[in-house]
Amino acid sequence: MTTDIKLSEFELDVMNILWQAGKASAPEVHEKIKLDKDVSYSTVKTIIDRLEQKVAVTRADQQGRTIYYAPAIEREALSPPLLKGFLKRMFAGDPNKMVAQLLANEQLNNSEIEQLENMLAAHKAKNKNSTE
Amino acid sequence: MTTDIKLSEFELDVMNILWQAGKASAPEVHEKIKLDKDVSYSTVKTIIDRLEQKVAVTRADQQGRTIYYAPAIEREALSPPLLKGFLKRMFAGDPNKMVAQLLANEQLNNSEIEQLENMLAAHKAKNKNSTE
DNA sequence: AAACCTTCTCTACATTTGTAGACATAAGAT
DNA sequence: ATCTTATGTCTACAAATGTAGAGAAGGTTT
Repeated sequence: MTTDIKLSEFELDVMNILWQAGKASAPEVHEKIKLDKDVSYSTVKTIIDRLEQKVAVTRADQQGRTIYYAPAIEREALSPPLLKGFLKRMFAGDPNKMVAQLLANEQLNNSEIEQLENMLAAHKAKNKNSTE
Repeated sequence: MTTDIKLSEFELDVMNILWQAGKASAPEVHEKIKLDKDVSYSTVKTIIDRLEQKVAVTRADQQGRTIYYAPAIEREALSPPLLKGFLKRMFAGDPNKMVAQLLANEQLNNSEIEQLENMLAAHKAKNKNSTE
């Protein structure tokens, strides 16, 4: 279920917009990217083209000659290997270190924390039922 | 307290070895890297040289003509911005999504989970005392 | 002292990534 | 029908990254 496609940071930025929007034209993507950094339309279009080559996006639709692109891979297919690599590289593979830093850096409000607590509880329950 | 140095994946792999070992010579690093992937000594040495240029490592010691390198930046100085970026790119900035995947992919035993629960509890206590 | 081995230094090169301009051309406006 | 504008296509290039060989030279062994 996981892919071994490798995307660059910029490519991921674009994927995020598509994951978020469902689909979007190059000019639309450009506009959203510009909110974060000042790059030309060409630049964004090039990235989209590369994503197309990597089969990470597809042409979903066309209106006039405007092409609408949609993600061809899901975030969930991409993130596990990346998360694993990141964890290994930045936190010596220790998930707790990572969560610690997450807590220290992102301020979560109590309801978010409680949500996490619920996840943990659920997980603990699951552990009990499996012979590990 | 955070740096804006940018390290590549390979560079991070080397940093990890140094963070772990405290200090190490290029041949030593090479040996450890080889456990994971088959690269030549030259390659590893080049990466170390680049890390030196980026002032991410320093020459800590020398025995004969063998140089011992030590990290010049701490993991903790490097990870916050990277974690933030990664979180944004892979999980739309939502820490809970990230933890969810962490739980789904890394199998944590109950004591690790309890450790996390403690962290959360501590954090909730802290939230109470701050006017957000 | 000579030969050998290990580690360093320097140089090189292919690939990936970020970046963008020039130009073509299909739609839309007058 | 013509002009204008928005998009797309193609080409290019600098910087970063992964990779490694050739050769120098300091230590070590005999």
